[in-house]
Amino acid sequence: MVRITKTPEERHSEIIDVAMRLFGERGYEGTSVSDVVKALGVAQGTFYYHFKSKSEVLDAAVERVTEELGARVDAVVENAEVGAVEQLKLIGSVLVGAMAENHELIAFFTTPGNEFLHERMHAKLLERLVPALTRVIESGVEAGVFDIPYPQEAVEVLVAMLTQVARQSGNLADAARVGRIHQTALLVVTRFLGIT
Amino acid sequence: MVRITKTPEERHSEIIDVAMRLFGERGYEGTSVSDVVKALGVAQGTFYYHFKSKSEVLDAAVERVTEELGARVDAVVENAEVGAVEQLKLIGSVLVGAMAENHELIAFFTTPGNEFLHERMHAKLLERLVPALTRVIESGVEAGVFDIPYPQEAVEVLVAMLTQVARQSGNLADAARVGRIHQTALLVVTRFLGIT
Amino acid sequence: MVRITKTPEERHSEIIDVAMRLFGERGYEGTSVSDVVKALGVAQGTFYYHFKSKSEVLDAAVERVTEELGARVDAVVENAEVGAVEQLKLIGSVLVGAMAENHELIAFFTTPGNEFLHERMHAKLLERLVPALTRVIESGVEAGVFDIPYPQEAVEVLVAMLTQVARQSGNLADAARVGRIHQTALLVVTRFLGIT
Amino acid sequence: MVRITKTPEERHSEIIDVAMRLFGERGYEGTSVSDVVKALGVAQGTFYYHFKSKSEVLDAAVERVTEELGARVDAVVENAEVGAVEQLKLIGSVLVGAMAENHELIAFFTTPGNEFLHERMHAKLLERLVPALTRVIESGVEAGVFDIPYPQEAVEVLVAMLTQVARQSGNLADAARVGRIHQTALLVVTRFLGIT
DNA sequence: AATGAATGAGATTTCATTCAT
DNA sequence: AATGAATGAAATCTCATTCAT
Repeated sequence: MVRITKTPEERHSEIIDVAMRLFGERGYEGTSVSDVVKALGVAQGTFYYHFKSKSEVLDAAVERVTEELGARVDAVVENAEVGAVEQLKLIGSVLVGAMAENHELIAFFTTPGNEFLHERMHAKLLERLVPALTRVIESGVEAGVFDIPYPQEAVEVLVAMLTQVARQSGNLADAARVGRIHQTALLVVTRFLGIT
Repeated sequence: MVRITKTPEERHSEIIDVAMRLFGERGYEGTSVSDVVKALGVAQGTFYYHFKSKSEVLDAAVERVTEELGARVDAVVENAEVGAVEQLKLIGSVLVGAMAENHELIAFFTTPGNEFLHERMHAKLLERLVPALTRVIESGVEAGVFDIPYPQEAVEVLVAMLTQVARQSGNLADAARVGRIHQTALLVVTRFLGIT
Repeated sequence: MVRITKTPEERHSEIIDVAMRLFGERGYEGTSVSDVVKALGVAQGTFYYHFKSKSEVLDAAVERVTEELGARVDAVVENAEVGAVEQLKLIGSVLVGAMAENHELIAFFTTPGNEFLHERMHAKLLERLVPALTRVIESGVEAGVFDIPYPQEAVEVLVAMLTQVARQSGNLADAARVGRIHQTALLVVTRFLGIT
Repeated sequence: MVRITKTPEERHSEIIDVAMRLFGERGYEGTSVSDVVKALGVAQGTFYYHFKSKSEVLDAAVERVTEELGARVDAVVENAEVGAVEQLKLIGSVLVGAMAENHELIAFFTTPGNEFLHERMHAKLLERLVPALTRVIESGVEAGVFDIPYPQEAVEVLVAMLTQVARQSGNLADAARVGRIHQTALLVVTRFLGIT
C-alpha cells in the first residue's frame, strides 16, 4: 500500500467531509466506519487514529455545521446598523441561503435514519443561536416594535417551528404546497411578533 | 414448555402492549425481539408468527396511538355544536389530557433513541388529524373569526410547532421555563389565528 | 446450510469438548470463537446462543475438569475403609491416572499461553479438593500417624507443590529427570507427613 | 515536538522501568505499547527503535529482576564461610527481603493477567538460582547434614513449592492464614532436608 | 536517535430472522 | 398456534508494528 501521510488537521477535515457525505447518503447507522475508510482510501486504523469512535465524527460534523451557521448569524447581529425587524429578515435569508448552498446539510436532515440527528442539531443550534437571536428580539422589544412577554422562549418556540417546518418541506415534492407552507410560517412569525 | 394458546387478536394486542412498553423504556433500537418475547414469556418464533418483522410491531403501535388520538379529536369535531374557537380549545385539552393519562406515550416520545419515532408519529398524526382540524379552521374562516390564507398549511405548521414544543418541554426540568414556553406557544397560536 | 438441531445439553457438551481441545492445541487466546464454530460446523451465532461469551466456555471447561477430579477423590475418601496413609496413596494414583488418561488435560496445562489457566484451575481444584484431603489428613493426625500443626494449610502447600511439579515435568523431555523429580516430590510428602 | 535525545542505555533502562511499572499495574496484555510511550513522553517509533517488540521489553524486565536476585544469592553462596544450613537461611532472608523492598516485583506477580509471567520468571529464576542452590545442598549432603538423593531436583521441587506458595499468599487477606502457610512451608523444607 | 501518522488483520459480539418439529 | 435452536451477516474497535521524514 502506498502510504500517504497528512497533517492531523487535513485528515480530520477529510474524514469529517467524507463521513458527512455518507451520513447524508445512507444515514448514520447505515454508514459503517468501513464505508468511510474505503471511501477515503485509508486503512481502518487510520480512522481510529484520528477519532475515538464513530460517534465522535458525528459530533465533529454537527459541531462544524452549527459553528458555520452560528458564525453567519453572529456576523449579521454584530455588524448590522439596521433595526431589529431588518436584522431578522437578514438572518432569515442567511440561514435559508446557507441551507440552499449546502446540499450535504439538507441530506443530513432529510435522510431517513438521521432523525435523531435533528434532535442533536436542533439542540446544538438552539444553544448556539438563541443568545444572538434573543438579543435581536430584546432590542426590538425595547424599541417598541415587538410586543412579547418572554424573548428567549419566543426565540425557542419560533426556531422549533421553523426547524420542523424546514425538515418537513424538505420531504415534499409539491412546490406549490411548499410555497404555501413557507408563507404560512412567515405569517406566523410576523403576526406573533406584531410586525406589520 | 407450557404452551398457552390464544386467539390471534389477543396475542397481537399483547405483543403490541409489551413492545410499546419496552420501546418506551429502552428505545426501539435498544429493544431486541428477544427482549419482547422474554417479557411475554413466549418463544422467539411466536413473535414472527404474528408479525412479519420488528418494525411491523412498531407500525402497529404507532397506528394504535394515532388512532386513539384521532378518534378523540373526531368526537369533538363531529359532536360539538360550538364555534371554531371553542372547538380548538376542546381539542387542545383533549390532546393534552390524552398525553397526560398515557405515560407510555410520553416515554415513547422522550426516550433517547426514539427520535425517529417522533417523525413517524408526527407524520401519522398529521395525516390523521389534519383533515378534522382543517375543517375546524375552515369553518372559522368562513364564520369570519379566523383570517388566514391556507387552512391546511396553517394546521400543519401549528401542529409542527406544537409537537416540537411538546417534545422539548418534555426534557426540561425547570417548571417555570416550561410554563413560559407553553404560554408563548399559546400566544403564537392566538395571534396567528387572530383570536382576541 | 443443513440445519442440525440438538438439545442444549448435547450442544453444550459438544462446544465444551471442541473448545477444550482447541484451547489445548492453540491456547485460549490463540483460539478464536470463529475457530471453535468452524470446527463444530455450526454458525457463529450458535455459539452465542449457548454461551454468553468465550470466557464462559472456559469456565465451563474448568468446571467440568475440576468436578471430574473432585468426584474421583471423593469416591476414595468416602468409601475407603483403609487408613489415612493408604487413602493418600489411592488419591495419588487416582489423580495421576486421571491426568494420564486425559490428554486434553495435559495439553490444557502445558500449552503456551494457557498459563493463566493454571491459576484458575489451581484455585478451583484447591476449593474442590481441599476439604476432602484435609479430612484425610486430620484423620491421620487423630490416629497419630501424621504429626503436623495445620492440616488445611498442609494440604494447600502440598497441592501447590504437586501442581507446580506436574506442570513443570510436563514440559520436560528427559524421562530420567522427570523420574527423579517425581521421587523427590514423593519424598517431600512422606518426610513432611512423617510417613515411614 | 521537543525532541530529547538520550544515550541508548538510558533510554533502554527508562523504557524497561516504565514498562515494568505499567505491566505491574495493568498486566502485560493490559498494557499497550501506546501506554508505555505515552507514559514516557516519547513517540511510538522511539520504542521500536530500541526494542524489536513488546515482548522483548518483557524479557529484558524479567532478565533484570532475575539477575538482581541471582546476584544477591551468589553473594551469599560465595562469601559465606558458614555451613549449608546457615547459608540456606541467609538465602531465604535475602529473597524475602528483595521481594519486600521491591513492590514492582510483587505487583508483577500478583497482577491479574500476569500469570504467564510467573512461568517465565519461574523458569528464569530456576535457571539462574538452581546452580548456586544446588551447590549449597550438595555441600550439605557431603557434610552429612542433609540426606537426600538428588540435590538438583530437590532444589527444583522446593523452589517450585516456594514460588507457588509466595504467589498464593500474595492474594490472601487473612494474615493468620498466611502465617500458618509460611510456617507449614518452612516445616516442609526442614523436614525434607532433615534439619533439626 | 526520534517522530508520529498510517497500517490492516482480526476478534468478539449482536440480533433480526428462519425453519423443522 | 407455538416452539426454540440455529443462522450468518455485519459492525465496531484494538494494537503491535512499519516507515517516510
